[in-house]
Amino acid sequence: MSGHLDLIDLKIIESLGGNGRVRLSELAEIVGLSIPSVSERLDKLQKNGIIKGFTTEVDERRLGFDIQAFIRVRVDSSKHYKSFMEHVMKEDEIMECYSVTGEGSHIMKVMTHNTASLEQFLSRIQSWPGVLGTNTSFVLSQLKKNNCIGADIVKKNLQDRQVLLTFDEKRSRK
Amino acid sequence: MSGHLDLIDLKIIESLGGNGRVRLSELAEIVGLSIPSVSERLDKLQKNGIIKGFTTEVDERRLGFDIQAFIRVRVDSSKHYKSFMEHVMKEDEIMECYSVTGEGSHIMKVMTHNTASLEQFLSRIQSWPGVLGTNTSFVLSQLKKNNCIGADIVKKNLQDRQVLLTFDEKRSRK
DNA sequence: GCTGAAAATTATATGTT
DNA sequence: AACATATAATTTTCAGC
Repeated sequence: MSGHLDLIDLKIIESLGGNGRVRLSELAEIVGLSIPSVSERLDKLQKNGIIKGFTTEVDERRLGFDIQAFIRVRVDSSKHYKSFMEHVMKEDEIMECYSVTGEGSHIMKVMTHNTASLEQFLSRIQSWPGVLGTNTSFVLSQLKKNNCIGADIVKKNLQDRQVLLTFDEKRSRK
Repeated sequence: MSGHLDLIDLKIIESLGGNGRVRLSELAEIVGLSIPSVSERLDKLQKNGIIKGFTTEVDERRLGFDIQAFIRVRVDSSKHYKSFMEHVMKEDEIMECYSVTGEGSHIMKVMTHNTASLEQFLSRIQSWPGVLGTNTSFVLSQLKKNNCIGADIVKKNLQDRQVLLTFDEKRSRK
């Protein structure tokens, strides 16, 4: 069986993006449905993986992590992919890591305490097998951070394509 | 008046990072305090800005945004900073934007529908006053994404420095 | 700053259209 | 799919330590 997303689902997603802890009662108010209906839709959105989870935005600087940086890494990934991945997972200071095209094979967002701890981190990375080089850009300030794509742009995209987003549900026996 | 963060606060933050919708009752269980105590601590963490908010992780690809890219932009920011900022805010496809050191003055994370919409986006950016050039890296896959710094590493940092993180509270009259 | 217990609110389960 | 109702769970409030 398959379902499709409608504007109400997009509104639910958008509201939850703005405040992941909104109450069902408030969501119901926003989208104009009853609480059980909203609850059911939310369950489906989670079960189908469109909503992956809920999280909390923390001011990391207030926790003593003054330095944020984007680090491009060139990895000889054909041979050392697995060990690179393991190292990335183990390093708590690597908040995000992506495989990318362009200069360097990976880009990671790192948070660390000060320049000394960054220096230690960089020398650690450079000792990993397959790491050919790094290129660090310090984050000076954050101009924008959206948690979630807005309902409007999703809706616009859908209209442009004149399609409905569909998702798979667990198939139930006939 | 000022307060300081203790290990219980860090555990609360970490739990909320893993699941932004955990119940107070569950949090109370985790940290070993009563529900009202946890509720009070959570309020303070929010009021003091250490917790900036709650949000939802969405699988954007499922919403029709197949392409993710990091785009470095060189901006003549001394003259055109304000107008650049305004353009960045208006573009829904720019999910994040940072002022950085290194090649290019800014790095942004962009989500868009397909290569055609990316091409349109890039030509739009390049028409903004002060934009001297762009450099696009496609995201092939996400290896890691942490929502929140772990309590362990925060604690370790604190121990290394032998300090307590302090925060300001609203001053109450003597 | 923490707790227990009452009060208010919110979420879940069930049956109906 | 959505709803109303009933029931269960959770959160908030507040007095007391």
